[in-house]
Amino acid sequence: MMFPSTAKHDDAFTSRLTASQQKAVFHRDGPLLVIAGPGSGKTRVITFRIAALIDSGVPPQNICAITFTNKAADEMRQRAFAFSASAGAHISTFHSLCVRILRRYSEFAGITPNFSIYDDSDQSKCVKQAITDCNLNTTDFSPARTLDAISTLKNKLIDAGAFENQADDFFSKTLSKIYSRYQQILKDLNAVDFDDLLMKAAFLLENNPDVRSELGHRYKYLLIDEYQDTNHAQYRIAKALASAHNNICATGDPDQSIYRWRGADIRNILDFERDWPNAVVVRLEENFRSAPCILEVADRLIANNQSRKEKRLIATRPPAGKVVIEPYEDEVEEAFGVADNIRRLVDEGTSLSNIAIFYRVNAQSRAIEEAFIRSKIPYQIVRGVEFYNRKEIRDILAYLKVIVNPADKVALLRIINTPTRGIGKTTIDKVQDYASRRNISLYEAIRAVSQISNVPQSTAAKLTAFLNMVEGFRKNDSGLVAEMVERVFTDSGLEKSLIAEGADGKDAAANVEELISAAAVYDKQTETPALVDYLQQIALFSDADAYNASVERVALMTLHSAKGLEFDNVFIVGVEEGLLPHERSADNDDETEEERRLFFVGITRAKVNLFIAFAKYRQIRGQTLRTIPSQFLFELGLSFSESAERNDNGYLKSTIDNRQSTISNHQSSIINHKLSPRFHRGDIVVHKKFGIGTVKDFADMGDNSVVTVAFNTGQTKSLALKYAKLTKL
DNA sequence: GCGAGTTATGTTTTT
DNA sequence: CATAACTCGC
Repeated sequence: MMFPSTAKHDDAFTSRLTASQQKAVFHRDGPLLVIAGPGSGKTRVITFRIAALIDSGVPPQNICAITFTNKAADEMRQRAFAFSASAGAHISTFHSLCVRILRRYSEFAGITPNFSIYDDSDQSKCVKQAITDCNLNTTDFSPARTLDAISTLKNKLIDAGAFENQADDFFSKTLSKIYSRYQQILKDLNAVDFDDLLMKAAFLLENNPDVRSELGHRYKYLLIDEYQDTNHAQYRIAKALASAHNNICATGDPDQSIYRWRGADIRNILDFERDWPNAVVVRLEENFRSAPCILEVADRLIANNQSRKEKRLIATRPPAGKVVIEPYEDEVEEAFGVADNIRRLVDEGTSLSNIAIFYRVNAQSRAIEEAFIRSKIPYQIVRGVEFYNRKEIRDILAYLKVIVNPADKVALLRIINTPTRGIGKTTIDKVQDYASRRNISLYEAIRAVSQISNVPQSTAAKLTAFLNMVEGFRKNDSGLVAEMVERVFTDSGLEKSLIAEGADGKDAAANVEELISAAAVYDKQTETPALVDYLQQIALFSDADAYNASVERVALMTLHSAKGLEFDNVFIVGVEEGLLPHERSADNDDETEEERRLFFVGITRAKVNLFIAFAKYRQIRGQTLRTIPSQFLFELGLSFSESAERNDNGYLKSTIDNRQSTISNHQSSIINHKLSPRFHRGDIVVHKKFGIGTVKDFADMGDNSVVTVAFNTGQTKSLALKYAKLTKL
């Protein structure tokens, strides 16, 4: 079979497949694992594989591909469709697939199909309630930490009942009580949290052989991208789905695992061959994305991770571009430095859409934004969920949630007096009290307000008017979301109250208009649009989904959101101790290694030029603090420390006017090639900084040789030979 | 019941 | 520092 070369697609997709890629693409039945470094075409292999399966006669609806983000799913869908009639193939994230399964087989999961999906703030309200219900206070049991603990349990598929059985100490027993209560609250509200989606789907599949077999036959081929970041629940779901046929194909890179904190279990990919006997393993080691100098620093950095199988990144692109480390005085200087570099790139003819800025924490975007506004550089902040977190948007969505799922008390409490309609705390308390005594939902209690003795007639009338309004919305639901949002906006009085607010309200109203437009797009693109489906879809939106590659703007995003993307020019800012690696991972080697992988992911997004920046001082929580350059900078094998020292001595002036001199000093950190000597195990060596040590290992890679030395100080370091300044004793 | 003003509190990454 | 939560006077 041949893929059309005449197609009008981007080069990456029309260029030839390598022998290894072909092996993966045309593999027919049975388990397949594609272990591949960054820029090696993993996602491309999955996309082509979908096309190849269809070409060989597999009906599209028998294919299920799982991606990491909705955005990635959209792209894969489009590309697969360009090469084959793939319409009907299921391509989505794990979470979306679970929503689909839970909606279809809801009765097996103990919920109704109109369930609400709760985000952190909704979850937080429920867990606070659970803590209070257990006669505990939220100072002893912090809601955030409790939720974290519950989330970890759910990701391991330990439900409240199972945890109760294994809880043996005081803390676990208390946590177990909160966990049970929390689940009961969610059940009463017909709501699930993100982790429930996975846990409930996993249990549903495992406990119902009929459902499992039905879905196994529906999805005869299962393909999973970014497998290194799957958690235990996702692993069990995959296992259950593929158990009927073993046609599971996973692609991933252990070096790019960056979601351990969210329950991702790297063992899933490491143990794939054990879990799936006879698995065919294909390794893709060639990198088609980045210039050799970028791969060199990436390779050297990741070599510092101890718990890692060595993997090569073989450059295929011709030498080009550069890697630069730039020291700055503070975050403002850093931001203007980035802006200056961008201006220079633009002068050279670079398109703004080929430039991205990555940072560790979202708060770092502010300084960059301010500099870009002042420098008139168009940018987009890739933060998809932010829009949906705006007060006015959450208000509208709460109305929609109540319309779809009246049991959703969190949403109901949000809108019952928004905009204000004279239903205050005392009234709500009375109705809630009645509801809990009768064991009915708050919504039902409002319906029965005339029965509640201590609610005055005038207040009861207000409640009834509110109820009638919501009922009116429910009766007039055509399924078209835009229509409903518009009706809710006007009829609820939200529009009126926003207009009354003045300028701020005007902005808010404009946001609602934007929501209406987005909903109209959904209505248009969806075969059978429905409010339930819309709400469940937008609940699963991620930051990365907001990235728009087609606009002429510089992209600003976190390192986590950068996963799966690539840009000609990449800036990584704030590479300092405490930020990258983040302080929260300081005393834990595993977490430090994950931070290193995160940096690795960022670096390997760059195709041509990579700019790494750090600041000497940084404002953190209002205080200006002296920083220390990240340990990772030393591991890149660039002679940046020299320029940093010079920086320390005040050699580099920190005003924008002097940026020219700053840049020329950076020349010293641009990689240049020279021959390096060879070392052997046992050689005694001297290092300028670490002193005397013994060579433990020598990876002979010519120019890129890496030598591992156990220094007498007790630390063992892997050093890039050509920069390490090692001398044999 | 409402909203302005004050006080506490919490700070990573995200499906 | 920034926002959420809370208090208190109207």
